[in-house]
Amino acid sequence: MVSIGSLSKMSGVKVPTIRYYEQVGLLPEPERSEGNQRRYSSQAVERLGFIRHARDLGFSVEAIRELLELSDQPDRSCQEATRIAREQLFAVRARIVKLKRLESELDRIASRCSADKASQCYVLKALADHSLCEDAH
Amino acid sequence: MVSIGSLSKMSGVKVPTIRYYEQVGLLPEPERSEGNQRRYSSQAVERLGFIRHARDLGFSVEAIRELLELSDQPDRSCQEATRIAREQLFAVRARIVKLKRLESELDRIASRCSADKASQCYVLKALADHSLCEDAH
DNA sequence: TCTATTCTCTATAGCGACTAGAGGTTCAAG
DNA sequence: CTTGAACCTCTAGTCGCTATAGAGAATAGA
Repeated sequence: MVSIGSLSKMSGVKVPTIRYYEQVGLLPEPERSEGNQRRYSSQAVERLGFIRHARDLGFSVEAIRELLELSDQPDRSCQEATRIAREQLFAVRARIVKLKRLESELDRIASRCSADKASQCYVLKALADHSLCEDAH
Repeated sequence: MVSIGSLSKMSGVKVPTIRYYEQVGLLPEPERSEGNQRRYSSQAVERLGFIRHARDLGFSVEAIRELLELSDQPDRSCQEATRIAREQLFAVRARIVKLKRLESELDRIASRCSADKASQCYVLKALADHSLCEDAH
């Protein structure tokens, strides 16, 4: 049984974040020491590892809740899990597409300014005048 | 002089958002009608266009504040503006890199699961076991 | 002119996923 | 037994809006 601080070090998740995960129901309420401090079992360590990994992959807390529920019920179909993962994949792809458009526009704007003064600055002009924009978002 | 609703339609920025921009100091306090309603000049229309465009490009409100300050002082050097734009460019690139790593990892995880039951699901296994992860984040 | 509808006003609360702080208590090492 | 680090709860703040409520103002049609 480990303290919240040890769990934090083991998992790389900050102490207040662990308490937050408990609060929103991703982690069950742990046992307590006599002095009311949290004491975690190795199961809790694993569960937090799962959460951390999923967060790293960009899953929302809501999605993680579903995934955890599934992994708590080993007999259920895993189609749900695959669906959630695929949805996340598509969301990530969509964000990449959007960011790439931003990137090229920003690159164009930032690299094209050769003025000294703000009054001639291409960056500022481009922001002020939407028609200087390459593609319509 | 136009109302907040007209300004909203012209700019594509929602009415509460316009009031929010005023509240956080991106837009100056406009004149008021006799009945205390906001009335905007064409300058304000332009300024909101600038803000909208910058937000579309992902600049933070704080960055926009700086950019607006610069464009209010035409004699100042535009290096600042270029620096802000470049920072934003680099931030966008960093996010793209990170998302691409996520994408390939998610793709790998989601496409590799051929199990029926949650207990054998590769998605859930991969989330539970960090060592199944391709690259270390 | 009256009324109905639409617009606008302020103020407040909520979102997601934490993070920071205050003020007090417990634990473990020396 | 003392000390100080780690822990506790609770509240409020972050960002960039968005939503809601209840009230007053403006405008179009009859």
